Amino acid sequence: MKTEKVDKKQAILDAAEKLFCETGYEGTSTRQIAKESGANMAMINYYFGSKEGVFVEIMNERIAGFASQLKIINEDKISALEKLHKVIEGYVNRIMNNTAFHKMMHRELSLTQRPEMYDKIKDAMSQNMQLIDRIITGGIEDGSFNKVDVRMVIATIMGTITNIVIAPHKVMSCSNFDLNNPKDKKIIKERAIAHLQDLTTVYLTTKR
Amino acid sequence: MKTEKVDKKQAILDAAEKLFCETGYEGTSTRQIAKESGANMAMINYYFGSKEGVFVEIMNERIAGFASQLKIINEDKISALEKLHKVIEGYVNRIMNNTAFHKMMHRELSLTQRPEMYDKIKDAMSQNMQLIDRIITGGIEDGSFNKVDVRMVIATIMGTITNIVIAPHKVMSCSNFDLNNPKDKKIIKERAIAHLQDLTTVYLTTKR
DNA sequence: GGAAATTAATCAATCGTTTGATTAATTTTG
DNA sequence: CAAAATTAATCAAACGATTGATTAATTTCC
Repeated sequence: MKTEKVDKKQAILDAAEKLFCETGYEGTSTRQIAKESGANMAMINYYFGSKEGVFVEIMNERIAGFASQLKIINEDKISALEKLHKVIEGYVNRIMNNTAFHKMMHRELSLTQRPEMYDKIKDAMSQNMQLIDRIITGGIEDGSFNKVDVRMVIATIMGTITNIVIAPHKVMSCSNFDLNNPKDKKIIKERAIAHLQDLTTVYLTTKR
Repeated sequence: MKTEKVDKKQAILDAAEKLFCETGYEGTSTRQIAKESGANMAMINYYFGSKEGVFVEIMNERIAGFASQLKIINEDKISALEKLHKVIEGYVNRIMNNTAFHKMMHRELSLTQRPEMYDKIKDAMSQNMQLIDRIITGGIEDGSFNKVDVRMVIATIMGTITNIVIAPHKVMSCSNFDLNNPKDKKIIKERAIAHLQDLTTVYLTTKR
């Protein structure tokens, strides 16, 4: 059959990412990956060397795409508050459009058994964190922001988004609700952005 | 020998909780649990029926202790803001004093493979969430709080704490820093409480 | 034809669980 | 009280199944 010219290598990556997200790294077997991707088991080691090789490849792929998005914002000639609002919008969109992967990343961050992966995720996150840090610190220095605990504010911004992704039932009490449903996701996304922008505006710029 | 009268059953629970927190449920073998607890492997099934039985027992134990702490607060004759501040203080303390378990709980929440456990955690969290919901809603109704997206504010409070626990490096940039170190933990706890209390005060009560 | 891709079959290791036997403690019985 | 019966706790060994990985043979493609 000549009709199906699919890239087995990519099929393995896609299947593995899906399974790792759903059932975790240890909870996913190479046989499951093979079956889900339609590839032979040996193909996994043929292309990636090992199960962990697949995992590392997935993480590297994603993290690479992570880095090159938000940097431009900080160079715009706009106020610190506008920068922060843009970052929030971009951050919420990116995470909410990749909820499964974001869950997996946080799961990996809470484990101590793959230190190299932990450090890799930590470093990737640190870039975003430092960007936000510079924006808020800049705002404080030019007097447009109140003096606040910058790192805690960052934890609040990132934590809020993560919390919505991992425990969406906290936000939407209605039971028939699905973050995978595009319509539901759009609603949550807009609410999250509106909330975080409002919160930061009030907290950072209210004179007191 | 009468000196060492250790409860093997409890020893298994303790060892299992430690290992589950460190390396995850799938990442922990029954042989590890047996070795760590000093019990024979068969004891695990003898007392708990299965590996999952151990896990369920741990979660039930913890969640039971979870529920019965914060309820009293809402009955105090104090303002909504004071109630909220008390809840924040209690919540931060409880989570920061059980960081390993809290990590494990969130990890479990991000997996789809043990639905009963997911529901159990969700329900346990919902109790706390509803308490905070009532406090904030009450404050809005009596005019002392601004009209806000209540569920999003809750996500912010809980998300901030979780974020600090799972990714403490975001808060403390210094590398030689450990949440297990009581002195460091105390500092972080106080910063987290101060930040969240300040944040909620400004956001909920600033006239605008 | 030969390199790359793919396959079925197989490997040792480890998984969670079960077994049958043994010891220690408790209860029952005469 | 003491012998007998019962129960609970513990153990080493083994179970079948599954794990990630590898082999050697075959097919595909340029």
